[in-house]
Amino acid sequence: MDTNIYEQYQENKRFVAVDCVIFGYEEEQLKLLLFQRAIEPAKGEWSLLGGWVNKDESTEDAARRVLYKLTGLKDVYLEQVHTFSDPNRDPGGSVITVEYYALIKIDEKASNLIEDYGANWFTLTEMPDLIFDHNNLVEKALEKLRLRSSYEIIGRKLLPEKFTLTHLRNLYDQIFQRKFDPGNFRKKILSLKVLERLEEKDMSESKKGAFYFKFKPKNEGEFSDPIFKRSI
Amino acid sequence: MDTNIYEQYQENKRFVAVDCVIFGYEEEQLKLLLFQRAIEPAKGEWSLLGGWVNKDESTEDAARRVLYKLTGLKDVYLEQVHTFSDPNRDPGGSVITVEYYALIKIDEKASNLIEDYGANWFTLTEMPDLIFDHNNLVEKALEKLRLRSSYEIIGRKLLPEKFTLTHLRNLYDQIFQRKFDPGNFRKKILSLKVLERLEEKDMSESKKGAFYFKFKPKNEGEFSDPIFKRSI
DNA sequence: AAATATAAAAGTAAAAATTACTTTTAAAGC
DNA sequence: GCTTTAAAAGTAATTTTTACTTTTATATTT
Repeated sequence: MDTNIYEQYQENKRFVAVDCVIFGYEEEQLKLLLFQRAIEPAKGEWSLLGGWVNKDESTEDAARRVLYKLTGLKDVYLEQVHTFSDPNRDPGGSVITVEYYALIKIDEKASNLIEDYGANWFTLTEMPDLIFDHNNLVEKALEKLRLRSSYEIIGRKLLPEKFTLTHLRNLYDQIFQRKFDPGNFRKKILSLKVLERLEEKDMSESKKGAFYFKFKPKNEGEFSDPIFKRSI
Repeated sequence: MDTNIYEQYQENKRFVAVDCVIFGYEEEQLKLLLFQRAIEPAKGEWSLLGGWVNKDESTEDAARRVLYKLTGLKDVYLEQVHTFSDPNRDPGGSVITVEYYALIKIDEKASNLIEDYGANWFTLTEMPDLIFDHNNLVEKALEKLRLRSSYEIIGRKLLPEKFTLTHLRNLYDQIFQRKFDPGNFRKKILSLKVLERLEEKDMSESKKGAFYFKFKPKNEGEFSDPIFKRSI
């Protein structure tokens, strides 16, 4: 049945898992979705969403499968972060894990399923301590997210259809954990010409109101220059 | 003997390999070391240096082990690039591979062993077609090398102890496959203050001669700002 | 209805970095 | 001493960044 001509190396086969750092944006806050681990060891403690990589399945497919099962979401934006393989990283046994981060819009119908699994959204500053090396994985995912955010406007995957420049700036404030200057941020973002201004205004945050923007369709204004020169 | 509490998931275990893109710099050329594959399938064809990740071994240790075996080099600079896991990427069977790139100084004693293994150094433009997805792996490694080279002066790992600014610029020309302006390159590099000028000159390339430089010891002038704003 | 308050949006000017060049320099070799 | 070479230094225009100030549109208060 199995046409694998490497079967002679059988005894070297390894456990391979995926772990997902799931970022979402809600109430002006960048959050990540954490789960209470379902199996021993460390059952019940907070961890990233993880799962085994099945036979004849790519790691990305595995990540999508677990994500779908736990959140019901398809077509999630995924980026591979790093592979961790220290034989002692998991006290339960030697497991190689391939890390991804996912960006999802929290307003989507994700929430129902999520709660069934004892999962919860946490801000970066309020998240609990995680099992194994998962704190490191979060740190690494954040680095990668920051890198990507400095080369393209990441909001497309995290913000709702229409948003104000203040929303977008606030997202960047969260990602980089610093305050961007409102005027300069606006100037920089608009100069990239990837946003389109709508006629509608958001009147909830100021008396003047702030215009809503939306992303132009992809490619129609793509760019690859760094957004913030010194941001990394 | 085995304390692995995941043994019940046994049937999911996977073949895991490492592949190394080995960069070296010789005769003003950025080169990479390719091997003629020793096992079926595709035996004898050109490929990256690869090997199985053994039981209870990290992927980085595996990469170092294979590198040492084939080149005799220890303390090689390694950076993880990406993990490839398409079940069909290797016609011999479903193998997950974790990719690293290595930077080595070709002048080191590496060469003797290398030849025994039917290996050869190739420039980027003259390299043969590689097996499986290895051409993609090379492309990915180059991207990562470029990214890193734009955040730190990469030459420390590739150039000899002492080198001229022309040598360094030439290395960057190779890495980015473009011509940097000599004057501007010099200005930029020197402004970073990571190099120390020696009194000795290299008289082989010009009548005036070019001062040799060496890297200052690490940390004493470290930086993390991009070297070239538009280089990525 | 006018005054006030607010954040959005626009504007400004200095500083820093980049870019595309030109000029000067040190030494080799005729 | 003259010529040649690439190294090294210099220059000036342009672009980008940074740290601000001013103006604007609208809801709320007086």
